[in-house]
Amino acid sequence: MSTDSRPPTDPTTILDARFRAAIHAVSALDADPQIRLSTNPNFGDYQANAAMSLAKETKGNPRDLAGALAAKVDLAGIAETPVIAGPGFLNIRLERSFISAMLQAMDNASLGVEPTKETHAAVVDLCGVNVAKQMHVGHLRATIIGDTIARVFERLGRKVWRENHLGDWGLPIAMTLAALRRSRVDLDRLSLTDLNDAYRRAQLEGRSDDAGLAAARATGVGAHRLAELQAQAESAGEAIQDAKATLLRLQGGDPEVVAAWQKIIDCTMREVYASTSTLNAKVGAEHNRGESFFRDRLAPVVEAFQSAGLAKEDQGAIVVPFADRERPLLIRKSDGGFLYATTDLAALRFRTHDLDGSRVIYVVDARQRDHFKDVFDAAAMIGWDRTRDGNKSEITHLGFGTVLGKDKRPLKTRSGENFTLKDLLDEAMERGVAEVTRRAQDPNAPTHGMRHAELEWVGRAVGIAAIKYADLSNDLTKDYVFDLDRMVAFEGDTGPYLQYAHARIANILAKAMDSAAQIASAAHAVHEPAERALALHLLRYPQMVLDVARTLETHRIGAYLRTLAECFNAFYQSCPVLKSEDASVRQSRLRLCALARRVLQDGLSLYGIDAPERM
RNA sequence: GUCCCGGUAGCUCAGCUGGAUAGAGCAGCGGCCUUCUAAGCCGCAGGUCGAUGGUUCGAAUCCAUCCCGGGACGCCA
Repeated sequence: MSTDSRPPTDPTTILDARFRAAIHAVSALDADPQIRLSTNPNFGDYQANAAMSLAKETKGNPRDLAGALAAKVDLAGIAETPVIAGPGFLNIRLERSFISAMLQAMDNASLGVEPTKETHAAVVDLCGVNVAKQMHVGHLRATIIGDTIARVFERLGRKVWRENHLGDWGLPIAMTLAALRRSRVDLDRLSLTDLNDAYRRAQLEGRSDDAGLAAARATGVGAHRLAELQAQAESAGEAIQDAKATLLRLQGGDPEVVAAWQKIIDCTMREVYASTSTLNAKVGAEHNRGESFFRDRLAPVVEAFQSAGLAKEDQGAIVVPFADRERPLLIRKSDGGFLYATTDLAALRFRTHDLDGSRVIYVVDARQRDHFKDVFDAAAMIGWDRTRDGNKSEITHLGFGTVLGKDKRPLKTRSGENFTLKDLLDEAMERGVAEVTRRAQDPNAPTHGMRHAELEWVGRAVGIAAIKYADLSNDLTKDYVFDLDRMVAFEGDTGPYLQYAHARIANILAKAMDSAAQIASAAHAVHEPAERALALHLLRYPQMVLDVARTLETHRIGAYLRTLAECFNAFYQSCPVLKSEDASVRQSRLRLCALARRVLQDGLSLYGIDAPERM
């Protein structure tokens, strides 16, 4: 894959090339030199680990081989002669001039991140809200993880489609519509809470308890209870009939029903956009492509599978069987209706073919793993896993874990409801504003005397950063414990810690009073260990972005930024900038600060986290 | 029953896809603000990496078998 072109400003790239050449010269093999960061700064900056595995292949002595490589490798102007250690490690210490040169090369508009050559699009399925339902913590993940993945691809210069696959079609929506029409509420004055209640009422009404009825008969409960259950089943039947009739009118384009349908979508989406805007996630109306969009593409999906001989009838339904597993994929019900698998197949073909996506990513709850495996395999069988020009697409279900409460159970309110996303965000922002306001009381605080509106903006940014960082900086596939108290402690490994480091840098740069041009004209130089550590870490930024694009592991961004903030804070502690005695030291440190600030801000922007100048 | 995903410090989590003495953050203990923001920095303490075998120079990482927890399994999405 071409995504693995290495950043020219990363020392690893140069070391890899030089050692590869040395290996070839010594053994005539083209092998991975296994350049890694040093595990211990006392050993050096990098290490080459290839000698051991290479010696195994050639049945040679690893230390002898390491010695031969050290003698052969050309590191003039790059690093000192590598030192052999242990069973055959080669420890590498870069020359200061080389680090400065790499910094200089990286310190450009793109921060060393080179635009990708891939011209096909990346498609990210994110957010995934259902019409008439409030967003809850699960949507938090689907939204911000998807947004971050999209931002990473955009950062690499790729065409990105954010696809909000709304649940806006089918019987559940019709049931809600029917229930609302029966209760004659004014759809123009509908709040999302009303709508959500109607949705749940409709679900309850529609739940025909046939199983319960049968069980009741079998166990011989009293006549009264039996009659009650029967009545419930009958009214459920009526509600279903009403819903089915409404669905028919909706599908038939009945203007009145369609207008009502549009209104409940608008009502739902108003709050969705409010939340995505609060979250600083780029999800808007232009990204909507819901189930209704694919309604005319469902029958052709089934037909395509049938005519390709990939589908068969089973108990009246149409299924796609797989060679390697028992469970088939159901694509048409015995009553002729379609299922979400049918819609997903239509959407997948749309994404690879119509949107020309060579990378299609579904940011959806991990519990749907089996479902997506089936859909992806079925799509591959019929050849829908290809772009318009026939390129094979990489299709991934990025399944995220469940958000848990402190009791390690899925996060619920005391009454057993899902937490609404809005409440969660409101509370986080409230805590952020309270904290920022409290600190601004201190006359020595940089935020002292700041305008109220600005203080609020900073506080909200802090609260949102806390939530987003806590989510995105963990391994996505695992469940995680949502503990607001810990998140808004704003100490240690948190979003605000990163913002704080950024504000400190911004403060130095503001107090320096040097123009950007003045700073940019200074020479990069690294002398102190803290400067060196910071510089080396900055050079890793472009590779980190590539790694995230490849693995979709958003927590790499968080880990990188946390280390960056740590490096900077250590530098801040031991290396005075404005108070340094030497003018050229002041200038080079100022330049290092400016670069660190831009990388930190750029990295935070991949998470969609704002970086205030003061806090 | 079949399949999938987890198990690392008291708690919450990393561990760069096989490398050197397993790392952070909270919580605990001890230092550092007349000096660029203490939302910070420095240090101490804390571990049979679920268990047992195996693969090899080398395993938290790969393989096998168990134990524990969670999840998914045809006409909902």
